[in-house]
Formats: sequence, structure tokens, C-alpha cells
Amino acid sequence: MKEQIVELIRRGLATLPAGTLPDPLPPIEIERTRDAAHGDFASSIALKVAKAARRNPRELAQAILAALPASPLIARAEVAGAGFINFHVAAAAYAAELERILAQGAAYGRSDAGGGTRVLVEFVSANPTGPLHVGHGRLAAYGASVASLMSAMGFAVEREYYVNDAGRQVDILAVSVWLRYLELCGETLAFPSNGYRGDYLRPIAQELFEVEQRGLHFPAQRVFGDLPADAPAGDKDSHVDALIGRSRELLGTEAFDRVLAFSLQRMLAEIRADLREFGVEFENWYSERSFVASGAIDRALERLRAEGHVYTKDGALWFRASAFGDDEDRVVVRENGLKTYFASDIAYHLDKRVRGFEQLIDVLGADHHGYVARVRAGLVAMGQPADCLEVVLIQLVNLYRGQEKLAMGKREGQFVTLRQLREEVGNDACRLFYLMRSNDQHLDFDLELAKSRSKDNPVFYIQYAHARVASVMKELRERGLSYDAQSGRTNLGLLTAAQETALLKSLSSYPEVLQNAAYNRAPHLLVHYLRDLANDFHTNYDAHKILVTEPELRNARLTLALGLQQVVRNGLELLGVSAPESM
RNA sequence: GCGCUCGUAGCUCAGCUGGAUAGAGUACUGCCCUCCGAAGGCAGGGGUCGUGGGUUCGAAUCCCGCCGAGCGCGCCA
Repeated sequence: MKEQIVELIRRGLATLPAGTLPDPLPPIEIERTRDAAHGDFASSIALKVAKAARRNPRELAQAILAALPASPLIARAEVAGAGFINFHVAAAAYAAELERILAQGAAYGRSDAGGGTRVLVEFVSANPTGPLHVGHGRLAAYGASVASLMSAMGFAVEREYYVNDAGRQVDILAVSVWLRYLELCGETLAFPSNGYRGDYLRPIAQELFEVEQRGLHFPAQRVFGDLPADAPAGDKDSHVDALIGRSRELLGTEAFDRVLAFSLQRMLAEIRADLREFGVEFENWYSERSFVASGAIDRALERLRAEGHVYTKDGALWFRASAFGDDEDRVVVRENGLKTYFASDIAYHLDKRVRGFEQLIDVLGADHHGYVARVRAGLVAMGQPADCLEVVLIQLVNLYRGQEKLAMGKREGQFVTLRQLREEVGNDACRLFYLMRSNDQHLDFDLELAKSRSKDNPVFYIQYAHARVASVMKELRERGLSYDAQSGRTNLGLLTAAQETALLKSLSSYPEVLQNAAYNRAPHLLVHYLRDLANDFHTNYDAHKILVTEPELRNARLTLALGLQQVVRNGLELLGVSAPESM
């Protein structure tokens, strides 16, 4: 609807004599008015160009108004205030929009504006060394929803999880599982402070034991004998590194890698299952291990070297990041010859571009904000446009049970997992609560509220609107009546009550909300919209009985209710929340 | 110290690609059930948009300073 009016203005402006308006015309924009007295849409185009055109804004607005072609869409248009042009949309136009909703069904609100531009959304990418916790859940819900929204806008979106399955951390994972396995063999040992201490590794060790039996058993003394001391007396890093070395030595590379692969596979399976059950799917699970093996990092470094963007200092190889907007230069190859994580990170991002993605969206926890400038610097140095990478930072999540704030810290080892959260409040509440707030706002997640069946709970309130329509349809059948869609469409003119026109108006703004939410990477806007829409429906429901005896009015009202139901369903779908028929 | 983010009603937050008297939920106060789901609806009070400047016809929104909160500043990953 909005686009149609913009088109109308565009056509009107084209008929104005040359020189009336300044040449580089700002984009024509209209906005929904806040005050009904200002009509439904308003344009401030006259105010914006008045100065450049050296004309009085009101006069200019009047001229534009006079040039507007007549349209059945607009009941009335007028100049108001300092030079706004206000548009009053014809009631029939809202009725037509409702018909469009029902005709397009699940496709309503979608667009092809993205033109199939390839976009890669990378999110979650949690290390496969532990289960997903509540913070990852927010990344998952957000990334999935942004991907859906962009896909609805006609972008060719792929979702990617970068699996950090290489490097020291997975060695530590292997050692941690093996130590638990040794405990199952009857050994008593001091678990390294830098190991993964959580109980979640015990079942994996148990499975390992069932597969390997006692084949990997070594006495604890041989494993820990004369290793550098662990913290607090010694250094936890050198302790665990030595422990990795000792493990490889005793088990042999082949068996150690077997333990590693087994642990990784189990951990990853758990993460994938967790996300799948949460309704979050990825096209790509991109393995760092295979990425490293492909030689892509060396190729990226070679590219930097060829362009002269690296130099040697203190025995290390540095990337001249400061020349590309970063605060300082960064090491890519350490003095000991090992490549840094940063090196693989920029190579990975280059690889995304090489794979043909025009736009890269990274969804990261806010504590990663330090990486943005340097990764972008890397991409630019390797010839990529600076704006091909977009990083969205997600603030942290605090769990509450009513007033009580729940402690959750990895350090204490008692962090709440995503699975625990889902099991307690359910997927729907989980997804919606995660998306309720803007990404750059800390999220207070109240478990009690998420579970409550009342208006205070937006999940409930929105789903209830959907279910309520289903309930009305059921009641209709129970009364031996049926819905006549044709009659409903032809009698939409009967929907003249204030609550009905308000609902019609809200429904018509859905495409605008979607577009806004997609382009601003802001699913929370859709959540707020759906809540308000549900409110409009409940208000209308309370004010006007749907199942009245006059068939024309009844059918018209049912049409409105079904349109509402369709839009709620479409919106919830994009948020990953179910639209129940009853609850 | 440097950098990123945030600061809007008692509380939790929208609004921030500048627009016409600043919105919602909650809490508080008072109404509404012989009626399709009261798991609901209606009405009311409540705000120097952290603060001081600036840009603009117009600033919660853009720019600068200050105050306060969170996070990040390894040849870790």
C-alpha cells in the first residue's frame, strides 16, 4: 500500500514543469502518521526540498498536491502544518489490502526486492567443547530470524555455523574426555584447571569406554608424572599443554586422534540436535579443520604478502591493519611459526567472498566487538569492499525467575544450558523472548513470565489471537454455519467500526514492518508489531461479535479475522514461533 | 588510558536512515462477564527523552564535550 502511494507521488512529480524542484531529488518517502487527524500517510518532500528549490514549503506542497494523479486509493489529500502533504486512504483500499492478504496467504508481505543477492549469515559458531548455553540461544534465535527475514525480502540467504574443530582447544577437549575415561577405569586424578571440567563430558567418556573398553587405560602416575605444576602453584597453560603432549605420547597419535574425533563428533552431534530441536537449521557446517587443510590460510597470507600488507618484526609476521582502519597492526604468524587465530579468521572471511557471497553478516556476542575492525581491515586489504561485511553484536542475556536474578557463569561450572531453558519454558517462548529486545539491548529473560498464560506474556498474547480465530471458526461449524468467502469479500464495506478500521489499517502495514525489520536486522520490530496487532484484534473481538446472525456482516467479519490470522501466522513463522490452532 | 555499546514513565522496553501534542507492557486507580475463549476489554494519572553545547524550518533521533553503566583492549582461541 505504501509503495503504491509513493508511486503516485513519483508520477505526480514527473508532471511538474522542469525547474520546479531541485535536480538531485531526495528519495521520495512517506510515513505512517501518528495522529489520525493527519491522515494515514504523510510526505515531507516539500519541506525537504523547499530550500534548494527556493520556494515556500507550503506553496510547493500545494503545487505537488495539485499535480497528483487521481487514484481510487486516496480518499483525500491535503497540505498541512509547515508543508506536509497528508494522505487519507480510502476505506476500499484497506479492504483491497485484506483481499490481497487472503489471496497471497503465506506469501503476503514477502518481496523480491533483494533480487537474489547472495547473503551468508554466520551465527552461533560456538566452540564444540561444551553444550550451548542461554547466550548462544539468543544468537541462534536472532540469526535464524534475520536469515528468514532477508530471505522473505528476496535475498538468497545461507546460514552457516563455523565449527572451530582445530587447534589447542579441541586437544584439550580430547584430553578432558580421556581423563574422565581414565576415571571410569578406576583411576583417581587431579583434573587440570584448564580442562573442560563440566559433567557433560562424562557421558561421552562413558561411551568411549564402551567402545574402547580398557584399551586406552594408563595409570594416572604415568599420565601426570613430572608434569609442570597446575595452578595455583604453577601455570595452568603449561600444565595442560604438557598434558596434551603426554597424552599423545602415551596413546600414540593414532589413538589420540581417535579420542579427539570421537569427542568432537559427540559434542557436535549434541549441538546440532539442540539447534535442530530449537528449530534452527544451517545450510553449512563449515569445518575449520578442513578449511585449514585446504591451504586457504596460506593463500590468504600470500595475497597479503603480494600486496605488501605484511612485514616482519620481532620474528613474527604482522599485518598492517592500522593502514585499513584498525587501531594497530596484528600478528598473523607467531614467532614460533604458528598462524594466529586472526589469520585463519580473515582467510575464512575472504573464503566466504570467494564462495560467491556478496554480503556477509556475522552475528556475534557483544564481547567480540574488538574483532570487527581488524577482520574488516583484513578483507579490505585483500581487495574486498569494506561494506561487504556487516557484524551484528548481540548483548548478553540475564535470566530471572520473577524478581530473582539467576547466577550463571561458566567459571562456576553451573551455567544454564539452552536445552535446560527450552525444556523449562518451551521453544516458542524461548524464541520470542530472545527476539523481543533490540540486539544492542541487554536482555532480561524472566522464566516465570515466559511460562505464564496471561496478557503479560507476549508469546501467549500473540498466539492466543491466532488460536482465538480458530476457535471462532470451530464455533461457527458447531452452530451449523459455514463461512462464505465470496460473500465476505463483497461485504467488506460493512466493516466501518473504529476497531475494525483500526485492525484493517494495522494489517496493511505488515509489509512495511517486514521490510523495516529485515533491512534493520531487527526482528524485535516484528515482535512488537505482532503484539500490537494482537491487541487490535482482541480489542475488536471484545467490541464486536463476529458470529452475528446477518450472514453478510458475519462473513465480512470472518474475512477480517482470517486475514488477521494469516498475518499473525506469517509473522510468527519468520520468528520461528508456532501458530497454534488451540492452546 | 584507548575503543565499542547503552542511558526514554516507578519497573522492563519501543521509537534513533531527523518531521507535526514522545509510545507500549507492567505497576497503580476506577469500570466492564445472562455475550464467539474474562487466559480478555475500556478509561485515568505518570516523562526536564542522562547532561551541556552545536547543526537544522524542525532533534529522543545527527555532531562535539561531560557524567553514569556494560564490554573489549595477548605473538589465546
